[in-house]
Amino acid sequence: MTRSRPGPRRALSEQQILDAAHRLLAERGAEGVSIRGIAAQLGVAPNAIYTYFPDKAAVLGALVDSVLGRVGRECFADPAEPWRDRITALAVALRTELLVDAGGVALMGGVPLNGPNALAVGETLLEVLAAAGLEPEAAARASYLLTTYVLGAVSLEVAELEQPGPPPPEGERVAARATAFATVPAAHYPRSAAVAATMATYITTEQFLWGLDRILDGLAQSGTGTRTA
Amino acid sequence: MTRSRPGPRRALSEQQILDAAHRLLAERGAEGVSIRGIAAQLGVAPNAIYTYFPDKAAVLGALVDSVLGRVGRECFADPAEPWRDRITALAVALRTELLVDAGGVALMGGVPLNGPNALAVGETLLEVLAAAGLEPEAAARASYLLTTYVLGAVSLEVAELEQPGPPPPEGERVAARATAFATVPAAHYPRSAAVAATMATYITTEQFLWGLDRILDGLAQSGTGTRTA
DNA sequence: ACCTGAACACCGTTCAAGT
DNA sequence: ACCTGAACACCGTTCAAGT
Repeated sequence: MTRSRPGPRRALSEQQILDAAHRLLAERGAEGVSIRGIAAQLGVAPNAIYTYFPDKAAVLGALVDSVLGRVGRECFADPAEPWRDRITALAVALRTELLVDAGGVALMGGVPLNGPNALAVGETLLEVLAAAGLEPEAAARASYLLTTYVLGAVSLEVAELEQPGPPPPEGERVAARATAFATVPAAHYPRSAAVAATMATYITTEQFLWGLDRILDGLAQSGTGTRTA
Repeated sequence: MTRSRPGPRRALSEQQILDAAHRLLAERGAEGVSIRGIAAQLGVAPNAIYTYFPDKAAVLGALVDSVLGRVGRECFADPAEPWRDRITALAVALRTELLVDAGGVALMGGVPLNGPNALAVGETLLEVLAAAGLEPEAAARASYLLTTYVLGAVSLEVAELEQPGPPPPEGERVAARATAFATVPAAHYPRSAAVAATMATYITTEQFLWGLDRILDGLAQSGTGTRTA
């Protein structure tokens, strides 16, 4: 990284800054994303970043939105597929992408989801729900409910991880959780302790899909959401 | 705050430290909770805190658990009430308590929910779900699903707030959200823009209860969860 | 307009003391 | 055992310059 000479022409771009931020997120976790760290990666003085973003919150907001942008949108575009399958595919894709950099969700807690990619995901959700036959108000509510579920599920999963970077394979995470719950005092929390064996499936894709199916059942039951399949 | 003389006897307690942390959380938000700030409030050198907690993460973990401990447990203890009402009351109480200090949820993202109060809440959930007639595995999954929902819902609500401290009245939050969505470009996101009017109810208690009802519908439909009422 | 060095007011944490 | 002052390696952000 050769430090560029000072000059009036742009040495950086917003995308370079976001790429550097993403690299820090992947390598050091959410707390490792710093203005000074980004500047160091780009071979630039820390305050140079403020030419492109007003403050750190703006950088984090753009970073969160760029993570959401990694979700491909082709696989949900086929209206011939049953609506439950389309929503499930979208939810799984979102969860997968948010789990890749484990710290990404932690950033979402402090930043409103206003960016173009967040809006695009919401728009896709509304399209599928409308195609499923939901009235506009029910579709809006259902979209918010599904967003809530994905965000909460990933947040809970990430809270269990200790290391930044890509999470370990599902098998290891299940084993770690099982041993953690083995220490729950059965005298005080009998049901939680008894659940320790079953609990192994909690942080898996299977549990995510189980919960999603309950929600979709509830949506299909409540409204006119059973037009397809 | 008179600075106490150095000495071998305990000048502090874990509870005092948590109280000071809670005060900082309420006044300055999640980012305002610092070891140095806590020490300053207690009239003590910053490193004195490390006699009581190994590091900042431990303080935050205990703080999160103490917030969960504020949820009273009497109102869910009556098995004569229908199980849906009991779960709804518990979920509403959790949401209310987590919304009081808006920054509290942001902390939950980085801390595993292992504390005694977190376990007590989980235990209560499992009891009610068992009373509702769910098999142990279904009860465990449903408990995790409900926890996910509450956490995700509060996280999304808090992300919209800008100020730390107690959130403004629901009416103001609805209005703020409505004006924010009025700027969504309808050309690119037609459905999101069209939803702007309906959207007013999103961050309200009503939307929270709507989503919870869908989930409870799904749970009742899937298993044997319709024993009562 | 864009970048620089320097500075300000903060952090978490460690370490060698003092009692 | 518990607290202290001092220090280390960091932060985000601002400001007066330089080109």
